[in-house]
Amino acid sequence: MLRYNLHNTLYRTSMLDHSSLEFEALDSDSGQIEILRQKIRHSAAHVMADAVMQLFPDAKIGIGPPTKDGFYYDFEVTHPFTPDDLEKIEKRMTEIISKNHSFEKSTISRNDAENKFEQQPYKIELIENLDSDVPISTYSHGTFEDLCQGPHVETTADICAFKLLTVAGAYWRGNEKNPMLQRIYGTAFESSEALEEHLHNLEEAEKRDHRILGRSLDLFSTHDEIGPGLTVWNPKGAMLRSIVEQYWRDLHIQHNYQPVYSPHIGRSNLWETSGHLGFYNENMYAPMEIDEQQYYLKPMNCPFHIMVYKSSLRSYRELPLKLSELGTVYRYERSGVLHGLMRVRGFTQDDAHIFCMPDQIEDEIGKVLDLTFELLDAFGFNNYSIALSTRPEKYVGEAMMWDHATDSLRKAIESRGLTYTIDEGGGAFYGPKIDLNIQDALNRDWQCTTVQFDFNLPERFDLVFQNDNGERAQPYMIHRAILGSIERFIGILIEHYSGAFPVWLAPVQAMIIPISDRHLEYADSIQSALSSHGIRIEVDSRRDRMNAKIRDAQMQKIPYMVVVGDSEAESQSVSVRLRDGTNLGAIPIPEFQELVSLAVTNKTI
RNA sequence: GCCCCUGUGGCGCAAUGGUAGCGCAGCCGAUUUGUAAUCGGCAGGUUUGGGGUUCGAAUCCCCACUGGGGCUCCA
Repeated sequence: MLRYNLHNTLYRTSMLDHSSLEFEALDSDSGQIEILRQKIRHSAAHVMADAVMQLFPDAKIGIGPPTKDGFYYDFEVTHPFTPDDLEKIEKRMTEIISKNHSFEKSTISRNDAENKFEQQPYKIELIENLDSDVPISTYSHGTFEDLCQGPHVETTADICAFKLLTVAGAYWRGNEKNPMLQRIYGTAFESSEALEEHLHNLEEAEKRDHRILGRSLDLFSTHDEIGPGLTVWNPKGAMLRSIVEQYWRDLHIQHNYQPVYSPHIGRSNLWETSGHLGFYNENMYAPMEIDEQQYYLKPMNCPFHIMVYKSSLRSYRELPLKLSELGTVYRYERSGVLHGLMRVRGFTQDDAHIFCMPDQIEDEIGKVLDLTFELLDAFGFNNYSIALSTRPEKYVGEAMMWDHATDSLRKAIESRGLTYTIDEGGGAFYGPKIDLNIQDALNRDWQCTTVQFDFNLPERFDLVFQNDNGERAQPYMIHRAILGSIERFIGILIEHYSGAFPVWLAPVQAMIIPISDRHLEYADSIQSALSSHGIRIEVDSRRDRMNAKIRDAQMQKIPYMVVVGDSEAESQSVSVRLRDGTNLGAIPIPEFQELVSLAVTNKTI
């Protein structure tokens, strides 16, 4: 693995004075510091390219921009970089930085640029693609000059703290038809403290990785025998999942959705009618033949829900008809993109389809948003960003319907006082949509919720309802998923809570720890008493010391550790320790039961 | 799919061409303990699979598969 061990590598930081660096950013707002970091990182990328060219003079250089958390630069080299190479490059960069070269900008003609970069085919390609009215500029430091529009820091010494992180393949301009270059990722900051903090955060994120916690908390597992991208849920994870799903079902019924169920395969003609065989073929698995008929594993639930709709002639009185299902779908994902629970080949959508009349859409979209916030809030997500995607160039349906639908989406958002961005032309070909991103505890964005109009399927399946004039009309159809994929959502939950789930979600809410064997009977009696109240409580009856049992329960991130010994048995109480280490001392059993029940009801952490 | 890396008992790791080891977990026994690991023993691996090089392969080579980091934040 071409990856540095963050624990064992020294952070390389420049020891030079920073006199030339304007530190106004430090006492200004965070926007200022971001601008400074962009400059530092972009400059670090140049220095890295310089170092690589010194060490590997045959390298062809691609692009080297700053990114959200660092920078990268792409190179074409005959031999891919090794971790040793990264160290050498880092060392050379430190040398370059210590020379305190200043970054000099020059504006040059297209001709000069082409001459200057004649050894660099990727730069030539970039120059050729520049608009003729754009002035061409380069930045140089020392002997290295790069095609660049800047901006940069003043001198290399301003790159106060940097570190190279990983090397990876990356297609030139991201297109897999182009050659694959070697990309080196690094990061840089305005101070070594900030760099160390960033590296520390990376380590923390690694500890929260749902794939690691999934194993150590015994939540789910994957197996060669089953296949990549296919997960099995172990009992603890299945418990967590079923709690999530049960809450989802209850809430949907409260919100007037009707649960439905549908099979996992359907005949080819269903998918021909829906159009999936045409436009979604790449993500569908090969058909299986049953009695000389072709059947496909479902990549989506909508055709089945449409069949439920069509199972009788619908009256306008039935609308809006809201059909919901935790529907498991199978989609082909390229092997390289699979990732834990986040990207899999078989997953369960928290799907629903709303069939309604045109004058109901605004209200219905609003209700979807309200339900979304209620649901996500329960799981501890209350930072959102919303994007509205409008009509693309290629679309089906009538422009008027698009406008009406887009307008209803906008009004639903605005009437709730929410801010949003507009992705002009970013809608699917079949309808406009709202996407919602949640932010987790590490401020990472996850797109879960999507609400999409569909002007395609009602037409293809000839959906109708009888209106109040006895005429047949076509309903509007809305697809929506709030959690997105249950698998992925639980992956996000694991990372958000770092495995320490709130009491209502914890697979095991309390572990009874008898101090010695003679307390087992009392422990069992508490267990059955509290289980009968719906508390998920177990007894650690192993012949281990109390300390070992506490440690295990801590590691399993169980919310309550219930220690029982002579004095507790005597007073019909329990000694409660929380997983944050707090010792609540002895409390009567009914009081403990109340404590847990309250935490469950209030969904407190 | 593509590039690079990786694969050793359930899990985490060691052994770099010469007899596969350690820790955790598991099982057995002793201990009966007051808020983050009690002690001792036992068992567990044809080193992901297949092929090759070699007197000899976990180790080198080839193929396949798993897992990991990435693959338009654009000069």
